[in-house]
Amino acid sequence: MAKFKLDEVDHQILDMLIDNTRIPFTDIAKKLLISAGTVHVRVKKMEEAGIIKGSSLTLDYKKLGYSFIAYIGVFLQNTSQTKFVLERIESIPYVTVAHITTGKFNIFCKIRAKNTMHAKEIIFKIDDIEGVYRTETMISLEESINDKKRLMHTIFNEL
Amino acid sequence: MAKFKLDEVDHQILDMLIDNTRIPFTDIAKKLLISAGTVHVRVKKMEEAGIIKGSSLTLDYKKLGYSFIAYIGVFLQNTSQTKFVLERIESIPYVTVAHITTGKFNIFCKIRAKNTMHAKEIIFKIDDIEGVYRTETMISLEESINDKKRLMHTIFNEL
DNA sequence: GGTGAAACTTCTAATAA
DNA sequence: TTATTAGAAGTTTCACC
Repeated sequence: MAKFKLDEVDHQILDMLIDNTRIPFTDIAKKLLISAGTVHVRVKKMEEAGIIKGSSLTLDYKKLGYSFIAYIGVFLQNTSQTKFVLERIESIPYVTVAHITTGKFNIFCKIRAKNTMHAKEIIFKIDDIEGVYRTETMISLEESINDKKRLMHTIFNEL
Repeated sequence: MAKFKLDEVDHQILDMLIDNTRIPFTDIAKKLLISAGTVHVRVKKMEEAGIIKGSSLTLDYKKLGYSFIAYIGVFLQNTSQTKFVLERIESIPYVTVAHITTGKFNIFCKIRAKNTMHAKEIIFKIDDIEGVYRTETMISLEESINDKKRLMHTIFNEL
């Protein structure tokens, strides 16, 4: 995948949008001493180039009753079943990410559940998929999410 | 953490905002046959209640030259060092999430890197942290992220 | 590329129901 | 709680640098 050229102004715009997507373009323009029209054009270009894939709300899942996070490593009977099993795992709504991995596991996924009981159900569902040999669960006792901004700054300082 | 009461209108609003945070409130209002003022009030309430924690851009990290994802399981010499090591791991900008976990590993994290070489550097950095006994790496060959919308719908259907 | 202004759209808070 | 309203604010386009 090719890199896309972003200049300092683009960086600054992304920097302001990344943790508040609804910040007015006029505010961005004021801070960067450019016109709102320019901000608009820049954002549009980054969207068209696919750098900005979209925007999303950050919800508090704990407040919605979902405070349980676990990672499940999946061992397959046979690697030829990878695609098949992956599709079935993806179809479970409580699975937030799934990966095909090298190393110990064939497939690796993250789940978000209400509680231990609920997690058990989800894990059993994965265990029951045809081709799954066994699974290994790691329960998250504490999650710390790194600011996207920091990675972004690091990336920009390298480009 | 307590659950927060959301009614059907709140659900619909979140549903429209979750994959496009910049959709005009007037559009939401039209679709839900309510006024834009009501949308405004509802969103504000959900923000105040902390259900909506914020909004963020979804960037294409591949296009920014970061196409390597791996999970690192960390074994500690002693669990009393957990906090100390976790803090050091979090301070690495390429670490996107870190967890304290039950099961095989003491700490578990996800990294985003440019390539294999770069990942090696990051892993060595983790290995070098005082208190880390050894690490185990799982390289992601393919990542599939589940739509937030689907989990949200599932949650709402239960409430 | 960028700007500034015009035309249009949306936001937001106060008021009323 | 919700709707209406109206002025303030933001977005988007475009002729011109």
